[in-house]
Amino acid sequence: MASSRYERIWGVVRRIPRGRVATYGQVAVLAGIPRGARQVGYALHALPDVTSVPWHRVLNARGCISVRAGGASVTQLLRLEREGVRFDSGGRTDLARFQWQPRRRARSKQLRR
DNA sequence: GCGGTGACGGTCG
DNA sequence: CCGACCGCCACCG
Repeated sequence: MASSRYERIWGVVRRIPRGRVATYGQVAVLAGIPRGARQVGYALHALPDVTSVPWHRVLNARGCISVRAGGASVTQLLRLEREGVRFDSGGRTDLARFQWQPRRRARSKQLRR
């Protein structure tokens, strides 16, 4: 019970830098759960209202906000725009430009790349 | 323990 | 480019 999937997922989301976004699938892979995009959505849904996890930086593979609950999506959009992430008229963002590209985890004392 | 469900994703028409 | 379908996998009743 060291760390549930939720803990790992939240841990990954917490690493997303300000002004950048990540996709559900990307977060899933980084959390060690390939094909677990849906579970990422579940994990974020389970977050409390007040949290230090920047859940708003997670978008779907198309680069748009996929939230069903009306209100929350607006909050997410506002927060991202405030961080400098721009959306087009279709509510999509340019992933090539804003997607977070994490560096491979350095294995302490081992050169990365 | 089973079946339905869903902040998703890739494929097909 | 867009909508429909199916596949995945953990949570909930």
